[in-house]
Amino acid sequence: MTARTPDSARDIPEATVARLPVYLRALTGLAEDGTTTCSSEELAATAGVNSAKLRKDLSYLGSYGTRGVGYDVEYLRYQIAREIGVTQDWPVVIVGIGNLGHALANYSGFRSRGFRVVALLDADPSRHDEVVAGLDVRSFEDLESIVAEHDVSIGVIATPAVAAHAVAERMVAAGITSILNFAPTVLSVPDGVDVRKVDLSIELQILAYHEQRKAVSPGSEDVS
Amino acid sequence: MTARTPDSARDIPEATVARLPVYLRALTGLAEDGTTTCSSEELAATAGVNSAKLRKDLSYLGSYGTRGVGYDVEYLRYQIAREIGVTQDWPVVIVGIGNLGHALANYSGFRSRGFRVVALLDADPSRHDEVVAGLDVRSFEDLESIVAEHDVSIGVIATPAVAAHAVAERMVAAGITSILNFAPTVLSVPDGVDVRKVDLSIELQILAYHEQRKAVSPGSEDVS
DNA sequence: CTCGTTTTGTTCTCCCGTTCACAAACTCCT
DNA sequence: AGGAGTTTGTGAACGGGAGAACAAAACGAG
Repeated sequence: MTARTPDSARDIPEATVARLPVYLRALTGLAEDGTTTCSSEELAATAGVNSAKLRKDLSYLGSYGTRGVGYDVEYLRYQIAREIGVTQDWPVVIVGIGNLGHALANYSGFRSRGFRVVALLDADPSRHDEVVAGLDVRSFEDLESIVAEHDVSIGVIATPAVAAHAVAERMVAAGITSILNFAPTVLSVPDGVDVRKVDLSIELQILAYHEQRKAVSPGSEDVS
Repeated sequence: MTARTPDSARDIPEATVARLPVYLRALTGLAEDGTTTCSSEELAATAGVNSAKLRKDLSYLGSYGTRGVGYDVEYLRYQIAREIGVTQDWPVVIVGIGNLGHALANYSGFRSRGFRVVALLDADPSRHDEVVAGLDVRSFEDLESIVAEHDVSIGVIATPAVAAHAVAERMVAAGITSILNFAPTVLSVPDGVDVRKVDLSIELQILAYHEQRKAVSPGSEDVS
């Protein structure tokens, strides 16, 4: 079943992919502190995971450590960055410049990690004279030309829920193949398009569930 | 091993807990459309999951459906809301009123789902004269008194990374037992305190990884 | 050169979650 | 009343990830 792509077919488990950015950040922190070498134990502690899990995760990328010594911080950092793809620059479009869109446009963590916001779009004409984070807010009608011009493949949806699906469809039609969706809606997209969803109120509801259980049966919390 | 809490010990799997809010939202949507009854197939399609998984998830709560008929939308909605705990009101404190804090304070999805923002705190005195979403931005020094006054158990951290850990420790000391962390930092907290992390740039990096793989070997995307 | 120490990379086992498949149960029609 | 058609709830197989444990490899001391 896995014999479609014979070489370079390192199919890294999804759970590992989700942790690689965490390791990347931990390594950046170590590098800034002047650390040049670290053991899996140290790095795992910094990243907040088990050291065995960390070593297994890294082993999917290759053998970048030295037994008896550890990992070279800068070297490993580059290898992970290359594997994720953040050594190159990813142009990003943000649609929906409300409160959340503002925050995302101004978020410095994107730029510093290889993501460049190339355009801010909003369907509301009254927002089009605004300048946010040094960029003009432009009409949603400009989506296609912007995507074509900057070769954008990643789009961020920060619109109200009702608008999200129409925005997603038009993004896909324009050639975008990865969507980060902040609207509380289920998006159905064609195969080949990836969607990740961030839902703020769902996170709070999960916390509320556990909080409620703490109140009912205190002490049965730290079992797992 | 499971015989610690004899009754009411419905230990709902974590994966199921994370989906219950999704079902809740789907049911609310159906109810607004005037639907009074739905099958697991319909609800699953609305929520974007497999129908067998939906039925198994719901079975952890009890038998709230009718064979041959389906589920009563309003009844099931109430049961899930009660299980999660969103039938009651949860007071919430937000610390760090920058761009993201603004967006969170104004987010209407919290209020409509049983969460009430009772205070906005920031360490920067120059922000203390601001009014955001109808609330005064107050000093972080007021944390303890606010938590005590409103019986707050949920805190949201929207500060820069460097401040996050100190904020978390003080929250825990003040009596908060659930934290939603937007800062890109690993928080270590005592047992009994739940932390959920939302990291915007990590989500984008995961998308970038898949995007990069699409470019290298197109077609090996829709395997899984 | 050899031996002991350290740390990685990997194997093995266990557990959680997903999915299939089917029996139980309910409704509707004749 | 009885049978056909639906839909839930659940038992069982399956796959993937987490963690423990260990062998392989590198370094340093004597």
